[in-house]
Amino acid sequence: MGTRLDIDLDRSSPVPLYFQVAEQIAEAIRSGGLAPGARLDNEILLADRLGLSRPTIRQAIQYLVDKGLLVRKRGVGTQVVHGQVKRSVELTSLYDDLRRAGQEPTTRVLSLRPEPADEEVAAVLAVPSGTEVLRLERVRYAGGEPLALLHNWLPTGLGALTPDALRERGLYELLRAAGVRMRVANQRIGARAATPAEARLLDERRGAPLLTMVRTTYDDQGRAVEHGSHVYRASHYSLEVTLIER
Amino acid sequence: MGTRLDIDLDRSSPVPLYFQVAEQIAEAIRSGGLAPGARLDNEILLADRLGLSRPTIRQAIQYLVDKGLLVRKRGVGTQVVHGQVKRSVELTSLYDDLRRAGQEPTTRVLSLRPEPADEEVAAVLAVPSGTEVLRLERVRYAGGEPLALLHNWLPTGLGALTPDALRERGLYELLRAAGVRMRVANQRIGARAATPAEARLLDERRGAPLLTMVRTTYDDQGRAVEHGSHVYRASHYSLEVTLIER
DNA sequence: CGTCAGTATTTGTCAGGACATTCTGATGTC
DNA sequence: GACATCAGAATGTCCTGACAAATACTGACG
Repeated sequence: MGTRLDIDLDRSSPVPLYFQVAEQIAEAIRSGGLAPGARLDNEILLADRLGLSRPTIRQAIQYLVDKGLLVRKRGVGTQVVHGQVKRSVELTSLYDDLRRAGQEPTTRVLSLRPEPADEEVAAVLAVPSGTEVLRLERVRYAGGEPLALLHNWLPTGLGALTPDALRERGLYELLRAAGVRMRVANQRIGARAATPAEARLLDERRGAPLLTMVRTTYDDQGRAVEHGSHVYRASHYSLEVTLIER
Repeated sequence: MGTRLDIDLDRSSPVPLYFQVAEQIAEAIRSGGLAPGARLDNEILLADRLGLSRPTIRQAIQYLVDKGLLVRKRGVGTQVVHGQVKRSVELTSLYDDLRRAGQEPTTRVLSLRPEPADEEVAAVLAVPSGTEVLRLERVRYAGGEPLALLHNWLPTGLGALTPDALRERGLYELLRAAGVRMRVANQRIGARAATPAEARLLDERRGAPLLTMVRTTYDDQGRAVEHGSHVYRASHYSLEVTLIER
């Protein structure tokens, strides 16, 4: 049964050992070296072969179980899941998604300026009503066609967001680069008909169905770092979510 | 700083100790005994006070961090998150959601019978094309108004699903009661205009925006146990998703 | 030949210890 | 007074060891 798993460990690397193991198992699954349904060697044997302890191996496997790549069963063993999990639960941005799909997204920045927060925005960002917040409005294109109308509010002082930077990269990418560590996001997804203004910007007919998403993202500390209200052309885009129950 | 956390442990219980600890911390957070931003005692002190080892305490805390209730920071400590996380990532069904919101959902079963699977359904359920699968069509009401049109396909032999049972309870609930352990679900969420037939069933105008969801759910073993294609009245319902990044 | 009990295998839980890394705050120096 | 340095505190990683519980297999018995 010993599917030859060649795992190289670098003990001098700052990357934790359990993570090195997890990454290489995940890579073997992605590349097909470990087929769906294949059984992994048992934990003790794996630990022994790699010169690691069982808790370290367990941590690596647990990480992959949480991501939905592996399934464990007491008394049986650990297997690669059958159903192909496309993408794990991630804090994903439209820009990243499009780039991964090879779509070459472009962005037009409609406006980017500080504004006093209204009641609703102040409430979700947990700042006093009337505080200046950065208001951002963009149109996202893919393959030359308009895809979404993006509306964001951010607390001030989160690093330098310039129109130039926003044309070249996604908002999440810029925030991460500025040292913001996003951890939790609440999304509400709905649908409605396009207003005339939206229809014009998105090259749709008036009343065309749009996918709407309202999202608030929190960092490490639970502080709100971004609030967005986006609309997508339903004819050109859909959202994908993978849920994993512990 | 020692917020008095009264944690009772029952070592004779089959419930794991780390889980007992996690549950009681979570309860303290829910009840307000632990306010957002409050710092937990450090792991070593906690372990000492409860007579447990540090790994056990860590496992309990890790469980709550994964659920988005706590935040850890090296060199600092463990805190209760500020942003109120409404609901963790769960395999949730429309029926459960409505009941939790106190809406008293009702269901009308339009059809429930075995049918040969077409290409697409056979592919997602991973059965040979033409195999008999259970096809289920329902209308879900809340507060007397139609809310969604639900369309499901299930492999045969998953327990007795009867129209009567489906009128009284949600599909997920019935599957769980039949011993099905669902673990991973892939959802694709989109929007489109209502067809005349859909508009009639849902009491909407033709062309009204609908929220669409196509979902495949997998069990423990990675076997597909349910495939659904649902449409919701966008004017009456929206989906909520919470994402947590590890 | 079928059923039941026992046994081996494998993951789940828990203990206790050691060192590394990171963040905060205080101390000291220029 | 501002900046750099250092010590303390907390979590992160990793180790060894042990027993419990669930599952699958095997052999004996009816």
